[in-house]
Amino acid sequence: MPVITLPDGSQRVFDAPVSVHDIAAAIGPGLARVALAGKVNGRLVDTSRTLTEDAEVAIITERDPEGLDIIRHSSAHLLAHAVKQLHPSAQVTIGPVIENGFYYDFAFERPFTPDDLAQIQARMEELAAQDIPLERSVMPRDEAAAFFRNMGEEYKAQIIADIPTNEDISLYRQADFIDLCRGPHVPSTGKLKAFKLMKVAGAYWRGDSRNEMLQRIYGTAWLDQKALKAYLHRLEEAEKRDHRKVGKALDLFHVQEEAPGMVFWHDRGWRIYVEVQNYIRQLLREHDYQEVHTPQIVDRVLWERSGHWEKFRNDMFTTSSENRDYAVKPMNCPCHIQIFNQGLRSYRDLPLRMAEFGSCHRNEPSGTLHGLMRVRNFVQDDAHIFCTEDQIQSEVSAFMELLFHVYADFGFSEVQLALSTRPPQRVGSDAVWDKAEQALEIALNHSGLPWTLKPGEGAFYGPKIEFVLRDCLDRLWQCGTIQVDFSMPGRLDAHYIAEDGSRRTPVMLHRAILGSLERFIGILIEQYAGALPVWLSPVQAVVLDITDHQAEYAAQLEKTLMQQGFRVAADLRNEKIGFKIREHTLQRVPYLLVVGDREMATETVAVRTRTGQDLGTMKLAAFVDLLQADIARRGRSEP
RNA sequence: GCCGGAAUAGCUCAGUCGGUAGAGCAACUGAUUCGUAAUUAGUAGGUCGGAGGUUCGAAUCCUCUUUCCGGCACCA
Repeated sequence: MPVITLPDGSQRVFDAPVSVHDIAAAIGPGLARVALAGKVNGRLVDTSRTLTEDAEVAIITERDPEGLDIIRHSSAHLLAHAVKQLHPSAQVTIGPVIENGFYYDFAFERPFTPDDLAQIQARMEELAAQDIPLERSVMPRDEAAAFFRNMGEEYKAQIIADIPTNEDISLYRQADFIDLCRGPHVPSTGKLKAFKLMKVAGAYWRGDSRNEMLQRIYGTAWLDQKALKAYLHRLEEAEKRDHRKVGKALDLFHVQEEAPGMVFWHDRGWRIYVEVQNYIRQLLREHDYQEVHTPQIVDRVLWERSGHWEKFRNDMFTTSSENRDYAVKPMNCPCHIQIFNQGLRSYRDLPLRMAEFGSCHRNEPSGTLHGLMRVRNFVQDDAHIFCTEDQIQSEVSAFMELLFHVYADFGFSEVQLALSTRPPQRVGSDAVWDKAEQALEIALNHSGLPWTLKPGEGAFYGPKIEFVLRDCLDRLWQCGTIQVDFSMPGRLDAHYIAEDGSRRTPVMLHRAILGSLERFIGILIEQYAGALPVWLSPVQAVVLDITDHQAEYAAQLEKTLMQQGFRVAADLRNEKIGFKIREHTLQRVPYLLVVGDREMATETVAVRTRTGQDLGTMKLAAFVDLLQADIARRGRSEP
């Protein structure tokens, strides 16, 4: 006699075991029709699940966030079903839900082609139209392993071996297709109404590059065709923001075959770069950082002592001269320690904050290069803080405060934070790790923002916080970071004299706010779709004359503004004003100053924005005020 | 690095079955002096990423290679 408590607190009593579907039907036939799954005492189950005891039950429909995930999960099964029908020799492996969709990994003797994808999509649509019921069953693990092995599904047998022994092995069957799965799933394939296969890609079995490569088919799935179309449209729009496209259109930078992963910055792009760099440079001065500059190539022995040679030898560019081997520096820290080591340091010198915009080279694997986001030559807003263990906490907090100030100035509010803690293999005592991890955690909590824990993901030399931004296609890129390092100062003989006169090794904090300037600018370009805030715009205003008659006046305006430190240009070409406006608007110039005979006569400018807004006619001084206010606001919507 | 795809004029792209390489925009020359997102006429522009091969003949087919794109692994 199960008593079922519904989310609104009401109770229903059944005189026999009931299924989730029955409960939905008892509430209303409409609900039974749209039920995708049930939530029983907080656990998601199929609508076919029979309840024999009292329980709290919620019916999951497409209105619930879990509903869409279930649809996506079942879509992955539908994909596998279609693939197995069309290509019986393909082996199925795993098919999870991901953001916006799902994928399924197959082992197959030949690559899937775009044509295959179209066929598979068509078969999936047929199978969905047949509204095939999904049936769950439970099997003892040995029997299940043998069952899949008999079907030639070696991967499934391996997965079963990894399922904890106290868990049931559940199978889902839809017509002639049976898959191992925890579930839950939609009651029948007819619930899958809007899905599209997106792309094929290679993926290693179990995510390990030592294993064989499988073929992964990605798909997206939504509640209805409208949502699917909206998603595809969103993707198209996002592609237009791609920094590689925008960078070419706005003449910011290029890369070419002779220097893979290294950027040729053009005048317009370099203006952004310099502005960003100078902004950080000024801020670091205000926050009591030194700025230094160290050599580009350094003798291999230094990298051997720092430990980089052993671990990253293949990822470093090398050169040699006069019987000496050098490495092009992949990071600045060993050089900073060399500066720290000049002369005798006192505890009174700590914390000592040393910054450098050092150009670093890393021979990143060829497959990883990606526009400005992943390059082989980059500059970070890098700094190292030499401090005592007791100073870690306050330094990390101060750093995070500075970081959020900077991100706000650039207009970023959506930042993902993660704390990576001690890995199994590490240096330093547990007590010191405790202190460092705690310091980072306190600073994170102090920020008031959500963060995730990545246990065991820290570097061997210390824990770290990562600050991650998204690109226009929702890919994640680490920008800022702060890492505690207990190892390198000791390896490179850094010391200071403590209050009691003893020699001590300082702790080093590696930290960057923007991370690679290249990457950060790439993300900026996408964030603003090329229409950068005025303080970063390569060209902040263009003066346009309507006819040659105002050319001299226009050139004078350009000169005056330039002398006041603004980035301006004059367009005196013999073209119609509409043509010039179009060109500079497409170039995302924030302000267009149109001057004709009227403006020349009254010594004014007619101001138009890149969004097409007409700000009217004003004296140059008034425009300068407006421009200055805009620049001062940086990327913030409020001053 | 691994799996798959791509590379044609400065840019964006078309090019059928292997049969003399095309468009729009940009550039250049001229006309036009114009009031808020494209004035107009003409001219020029290419060893089809590179190397080899098949063929009477290759942008097109094959092999190798470089780079880029999408994933995967990696990211001090």
